[in-house]
Amino acid sequence: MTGRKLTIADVAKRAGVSTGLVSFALNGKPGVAPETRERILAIASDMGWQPDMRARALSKGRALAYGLVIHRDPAVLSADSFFPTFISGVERAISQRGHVLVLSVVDSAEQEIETYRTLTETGRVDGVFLTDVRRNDPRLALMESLRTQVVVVGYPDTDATMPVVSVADDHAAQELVAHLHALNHTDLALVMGPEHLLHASRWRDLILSAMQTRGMRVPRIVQTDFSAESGLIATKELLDSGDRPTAILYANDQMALAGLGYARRSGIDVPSELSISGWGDSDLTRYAFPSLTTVAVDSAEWGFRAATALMRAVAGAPQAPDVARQSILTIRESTALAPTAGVRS
Amino acid sequence: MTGRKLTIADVAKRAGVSTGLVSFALNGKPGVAPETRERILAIASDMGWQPDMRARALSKGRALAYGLVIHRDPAVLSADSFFPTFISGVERAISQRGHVLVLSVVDSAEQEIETYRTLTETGRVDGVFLTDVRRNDPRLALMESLRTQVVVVGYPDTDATMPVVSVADDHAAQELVAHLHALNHTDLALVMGPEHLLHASRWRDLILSAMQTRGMRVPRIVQTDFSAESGLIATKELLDSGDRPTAILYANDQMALAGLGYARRSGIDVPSELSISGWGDSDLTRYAFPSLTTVAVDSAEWGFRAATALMRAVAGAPQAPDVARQSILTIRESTALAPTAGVRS
DNA sequence: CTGAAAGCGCTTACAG
DNA sequence: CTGAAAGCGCTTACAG
Repeated sequence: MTGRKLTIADVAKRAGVSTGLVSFALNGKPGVAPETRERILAIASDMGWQPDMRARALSKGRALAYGLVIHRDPAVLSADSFFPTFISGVERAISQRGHVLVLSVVDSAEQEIETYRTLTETGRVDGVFLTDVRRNDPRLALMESLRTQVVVVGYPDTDATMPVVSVADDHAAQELVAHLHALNHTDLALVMGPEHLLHASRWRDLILSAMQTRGMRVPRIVQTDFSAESGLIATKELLDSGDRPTAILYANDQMALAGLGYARRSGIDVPSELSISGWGDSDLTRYAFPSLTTVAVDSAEWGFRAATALMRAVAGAPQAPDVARQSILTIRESTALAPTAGVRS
Repeated sequence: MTGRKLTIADVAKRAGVSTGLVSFALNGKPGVAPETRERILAIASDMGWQPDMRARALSKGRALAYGLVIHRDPAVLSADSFFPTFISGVERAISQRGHVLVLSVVDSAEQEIETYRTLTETGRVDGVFLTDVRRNDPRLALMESLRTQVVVVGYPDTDATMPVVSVADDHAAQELVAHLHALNHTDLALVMGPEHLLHASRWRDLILSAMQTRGMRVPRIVQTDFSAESGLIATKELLDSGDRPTAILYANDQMALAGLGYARRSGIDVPSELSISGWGDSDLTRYAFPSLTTVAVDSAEWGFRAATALMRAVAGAPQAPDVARQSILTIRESTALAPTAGVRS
């Protein structure tokens, strides 16, 4: 409407003060007479002035933005429930400070590294989220050398000096195993994510140790890439074998959903002949038939905490590792009493 | 490693030229001797110089970034397959120019407006994507007054002066209806999205007109908010009524999946007693049992084209409306011959 | 073809 | 408590 964009100089002129003073008033810096500050603020808002974040970013040497790079195949991403939920939590944390999320989707590890590098070296972001941390993750060293702030989302394998925000999942793993144990399941199978992802191997280890505690037989374990397709393949392998497990624990919901589909297709009744559990935050688990027993992860809160930690780190505050709310076992229809040995075979 | 960040001045000094010339060389502007340009480029890359995008943004008066604001409940978003796929397409288009996507997730219409406004008024983005366009959408007027570039993703109801990128879905609607018609379905029900969303009512209209063409009986129509939960409720309403339809067409995959779950739970066999179809891009439709007949929308390509149009608009190029690839009917197991009237009821 | 300088809109020491 | 000025790292007319 008005023509050109309003600047701090316009506000200053109208208030009869210097631009520096306007800046001080706007940013709540000390050394501005209270009534002068009020007046400046009133004028600025009256004129509808908004800061130019490009200018602010340049003079502060800060982007006031954070980067998230997602390394996923588009098809797999379409069924992924973690990132959308995680992002909504991130958003809630950063938007209240007027900061912003820069999102990038890449489909190769090289591009991923390149994107992290570019985003930080060109000053696009002040810090990044590191998800899907791998064994000896090259990104950790990269970020260190780039001197960028990062928050590790999950469980890194090194005593990283960087802030770490994880989610408490040990309790849920115990509960899930206890649940199946109480239902007389002795022959479990685990469908885990790729071994090189730390949260994938951690998941397996949590389940294994919970089983060991109860003296349960060592389960069969199949590795996947977390996609529904690979979950299907793993399920085939397990169910088409001569002696199939009585329960399959999947490391995420989309694989569990695919597995459920295959079981039913094979004429195996869930849960009377086979129990199935998922893990994650997908809304769809509740609408499947049978509805899926799963472990509900509060990814939104995780995102909120991760973003908060990252902002603190950028501000130079020391960071103690933070842990998001305990994931909770949600028992639904897909798990039930194990079929008795006689009936099977 | 090296200490402070390299600037264009460092490159200029090393090359023995002015910073202006370095800038010209870097940006491929005319008026730099070819060999000087080569030398400057070599030195810059040799030193590992990267542009500071904050500075570039300020001096160009461009953010070199685009905004996408998603208005969704986090739980619903967890099962949404459109945005992740769409975003991957957007990314592919903008990243090759070093541009970036600013993503925002909000959960109210007021916040949505506020976010669009802030993003553009503070110079965070050069343009925005407008998805989920509504009847008399207030965002259209807002963007107009803000003088921001926008690309409308879908079908606006006004002869907007802004670029529009839609997806060709008419053919698929015809095919879907023809498919069911050929299977002797005469009693259809539509589970559509919220009426005030233009693509939701457009979807209904496409289906209706395809049915009309074939002289089919007017279907029952239930409105939802596109969530799996609302899809479930709609399904209950349809299936628990005395006289249920022989086929239900859902406006998106997540509702279809929820509907499929409910049908099976009610002991209704799909597809022998009830046919079901989805619409969208969810990978999960292929792993359900029965697998879902759906219309595959290439959201990634749609995102690519939308981003391309937006960048062109920002660059000042005139825009003809663009249309993404035809969506295609994917026939799977959930649709089959209609039960004969005698067998039913 | 090249240089010197102003400018983008903020922030932040430095004086007073 | 307030002002005048330099600076952030680029880009871009303007001269020559």
